Amino acid sequence: MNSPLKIRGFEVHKGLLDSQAQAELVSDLRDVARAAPMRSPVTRWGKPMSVKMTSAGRLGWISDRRGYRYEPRHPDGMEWPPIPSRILALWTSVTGLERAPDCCLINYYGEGARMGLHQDNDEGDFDWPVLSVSLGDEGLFRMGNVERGGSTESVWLQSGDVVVMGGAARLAYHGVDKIRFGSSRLLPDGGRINITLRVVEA
DNA sequence: AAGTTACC
DNA sequence: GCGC
Repeated sequence: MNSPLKIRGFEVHKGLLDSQAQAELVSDLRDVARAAPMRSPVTRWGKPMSVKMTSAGRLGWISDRRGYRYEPRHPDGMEWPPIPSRILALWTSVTGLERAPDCCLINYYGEGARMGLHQDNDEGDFDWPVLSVSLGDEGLFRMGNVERGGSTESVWLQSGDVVVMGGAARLAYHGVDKIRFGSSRLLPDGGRINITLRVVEA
């Protein structure tokens, strides 16, 4: 009866975005990726992650041999593109917050890509919720606890689903175990996109 | 380890 | 196939 998915502050809004809204977001994200190319960052141990990522907003999340952090520039040196207005509007409508997110992290999962269980803890203030949008292929999302270990629970996220992690769920471990490559027709070449919106600075 | 692999 |  202590299921992680029941953690206060964890919300899954199934099917929040219709197919037109999804297609519009994909178009916006293509513009971002054209200005700030997707990369597979390496971890502190030099291993590239299977996910490709880029960011929009004042700050982008990066990883390299120095660790994880937010930076105002893409590794290639350009500033991150602004967060597309439709994405900001989604943040506002779902969270109801006046404060805008600083970072829109865009993760692309190709065939076989995964994301290990982790906490979002590189931000300066954990009181703000994290909002996550799934686009394209279905992904098996796993939710753990605020401490490592313990029970976990999984849910298949589909294109158009929106997840909010706030309150007790804000620092809970979470990850993506696998995607069903080719399960959606939203992206012509397959794969899953996840958008993560975060307030980074206190 | 925001990692990978192995094993049930 | 999936949880760990």
